[in-house]
This record gives sequence, structure tokens and C-alpha cells, in this order.
Amino acid sequence: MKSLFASLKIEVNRNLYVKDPESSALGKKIVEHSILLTHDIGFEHFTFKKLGAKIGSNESSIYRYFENKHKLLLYLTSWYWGWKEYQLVFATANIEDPKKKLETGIQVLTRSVERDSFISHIDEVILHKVVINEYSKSFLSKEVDRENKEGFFAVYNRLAVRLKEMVLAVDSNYPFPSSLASTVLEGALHQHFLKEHFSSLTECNDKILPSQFFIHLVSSTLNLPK
Amino acid sequence: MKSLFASLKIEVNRNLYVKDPESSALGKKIVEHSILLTHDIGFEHFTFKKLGAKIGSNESSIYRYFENKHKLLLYLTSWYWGWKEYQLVFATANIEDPKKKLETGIQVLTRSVERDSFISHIDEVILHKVVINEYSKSFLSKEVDRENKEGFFAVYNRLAVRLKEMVLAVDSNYPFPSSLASTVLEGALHQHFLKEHFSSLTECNDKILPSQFFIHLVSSTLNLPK
DNA sequence: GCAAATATGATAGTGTTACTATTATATTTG
DNA sequence: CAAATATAATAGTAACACTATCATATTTGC
Repeated sequence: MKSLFASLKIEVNRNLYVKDPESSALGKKIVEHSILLTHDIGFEHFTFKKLGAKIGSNESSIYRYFENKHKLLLYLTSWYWGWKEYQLVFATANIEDPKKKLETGIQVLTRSVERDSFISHIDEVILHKVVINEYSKSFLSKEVDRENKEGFFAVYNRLAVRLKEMVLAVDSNYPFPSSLASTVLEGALHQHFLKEHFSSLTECNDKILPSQFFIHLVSSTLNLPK
Repeated sequence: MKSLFASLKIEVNRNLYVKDPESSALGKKIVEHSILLTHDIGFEHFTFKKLGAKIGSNESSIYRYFENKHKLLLYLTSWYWGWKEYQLVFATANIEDPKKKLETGIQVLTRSVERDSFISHIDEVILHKVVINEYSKSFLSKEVDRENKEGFFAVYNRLAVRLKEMVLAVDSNYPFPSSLASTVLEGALHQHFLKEHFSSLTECNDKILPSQFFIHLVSSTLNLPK
């Protein structure tokens, strides 16, 4: 796995950063440790000053890569969804049967990141946890429409459309393909959150995975072709 | 409707406030206008100082009712879910048929608040919009486990259990009743958000309601009894 | 009706956050 | 090796999230 992805660069909207963090050692360190620090203390308590201290750098240097921590969060989550999109396309590429393809897609998009897949400097296991806890905050804001117009959520939108297409390939008459796709994407993050913090509100745990719930849910709601 | 609810007091965890805002005119004004101001500028931009200016009062006076704006948000959302719970119990009280009961329950919990139902000082239409945009922020924090232990999410938890019970009443063998209930509750807020800001990710709009999607989803995933 | 208690308002102050600007010092590159 | 570029250090500002204190209303109990 590692070697396959090793040379892959996930594309992120250029307006999310001032200077491409992939272009320097400091940039990579910023990205790497912003994930770890956010995971440690939460996005609310995360500041550029603390991050600077963590990586032995200065606040002002971080501002040369990212305008503010909101943009940094958008960068991290875009990267995550871009990575997921890559996994999705890769995992479903050669599957003919629409139902098998959809199931595989849901599996990829709802599973927890277990393997230490670690592309270069980014720890995807931790990033997944950060996305579970923080992704909603990136769009639940008054600036969402402007930012969406600027393409800051383009990767996520595209991913949702891909999943929707897989749904339609199984049942072209299903009346809510987009809603079902967005429910699976967002719902998966939510179920992962619940299993950590509100275990009474979900059956999901280490044995019963969110993927099982969502595959069951989607399969039963679609009319399967003969 | 109004007269029915007029004397109802929604119970909210006492540790969410320093002084009960229902106990004074100022307290009610704080609650009333915190909803309106949060709706106007978003929770991130909301401050006690701005709220004070809005209601012709002082920042320091607001602190005598709420420790901080996070607790105020928890208060508002607890109130909202308490109000929803009341509606749920009321609307499903005399329904015998489990399927009908479940459908009605989902309807109540996923519909948008349209009527100007206005209990005393609280505008529920606006509060619903606030909950759609801000509820996730109340639990996506590092303090969630401690706060959950303190019972700050008790109303929501109870509501999810009620919905789960309705699911089990229809199909006692369904393997994911809690996950389904939490998916409906959280998913409904999400679909309402999407229809305002990411219309391409949902079929829901003014004609096709989130309720229709979720009733269809739940009905098809459960094995209905003969 | 008045004193005491309580609620509210006004002001000031503290430490932190979220930056911006400037200057100095490394490091890289042509 | 000089010039360009990147990073670090420092300082400064306005807003935020409070806390504390004191003054002034308003309510209440006798």
C-alpha cells in the first residue's frame, strides 16, 4: 500500500493556503503537527502559537503558509476527502456488478482508518479522528456559501456525487440518491463519533462496524435489479 | 397549539445556567435574543458583549445567568430537544399501530418548524435554524465526555432512546435500532442544512421534505410484521 | 413607607487570541 | 559570493472571554 501511494500528491484548492505546505520541510511539519495537535487539544484550543511552540518554529512563520486556522482545517479535511476519493476510485475501478461496486464504495467511505498507511508526513489514522471531530465545524459557519462558491468543498461535493452515481447504478428509480449519499458520508463520521462518546446511541463498536450498518441500510432501501 | 403549550415549562439541566433565565424578564430577554443574534451572525461571532448591546443590557449581567456562551448554547439546544420530545410524546401518544407510530415520530422529529408556534419569548422557527447550524458544535469538543456525564445531553439521549424503542416496536429483530435512530435525528438536521447550502447534495427542498426521505429510508430497512 | 436584600449596570482590569508589521538572521540559488 | 528567499524574533493592536468591584436601581418583607 505504502509504495503505491508514496508518490501520490493529493490536490487541494490553491486558495486554501498562502504558500503550498508541500513545497518545504517547514510546510510539511506544519501540516503533520497541526493534525496531531488538533487531535490532542481540539480545534477550539488549537492556535498557531501553540503549534509554533510544538514544532520549534514561530507563529509568524505559520501565517506565511495559512491565513488562519479555519483555512488550515479546510486544507486538512480537503486533503482527507481527496485521499478518500482516491481510495474509492481505486477500490471500485474494476468492479462490474453495480451492487458489489456500491457495497465496496460504502465500505471504503465508512470504515475506520486502521492501517498505519502514513503517506509521507501525514498520519491518516489520526487525521481520520480529526475529521470525525472537526469536519462539521468547517462548513457550519456563516461563510459557508461564499467558501463553497470558492470551491473549498469541491472534493467533498465530488465524492458525494460519485457515491450518488453508484446508488443510481443499482436503482435508477430510487428517489433520494443524493440524500442517501450525503447521509452515508456524514452519518459514518457521526457513528464513529458516537461509538467513542455516546455508545448508548449506536450499535457500532469494535465488533459491529459502521460499514455494516450503512451497507445494510443502503441495500435494503434500494430495489435491487434481477 | 399556543394555548396548549402556553403554560409548559421545558426542563433543562440546572447546571447549564447560573441563574434560571426563566425566573426574570432579563433572563427571558437573554434567551430570546441569544437565539436571534446567533441566527444573525453565527455562534462563532456571537459574544455576550454584542448580546448585551442588543438588549440594552450589560455583559456582566449576562454572566450572572450563563457561565459562557458554550453553556448558553447547551441551554438553547437542550430546550429545543425538550420541546421536540414533548411534541413527540404528544403526537404519538394514542397511536396503536407501531408502524404508524414510528412514521409519526419520524415526521415530528425531522420536519421543519413552520408554524409560528412561539411559546412565550422563544421563536421556535428561528431556534430550529440555530439548532441546524450550531448543535454539532455543542458536542464536538474535548469536553464532551465530562459534559455528557454531567447530563448536559440527557434530553437528546432520551429522545434517541424513544425513537429507538419505536423502531424496535416495528421490528424487534432489526440489528441497528440505536444507530438508525441517531442517524435519523442527526441526519435530519444535516439534510435541512444541505437544502440551504449544498442543494446538489440532497433531493430535499420546499416540495420534497426530509421527512419523506427518512420515512422511506426507515420503512424500507425494517421488516414489517404481518 | 422604609430598610434591607437583591438585581442590574458601569467601569476597570487581566490574560489570551488572532492577527499585522517590521526587522534580523539564516538558508538557498544563480 | 552576492542576491534572493525563507524563517525567526519581537512588538503591537483590537477583540474576546472573562473576573472583580462598586454604584445604582428595584423588589420585598416588616
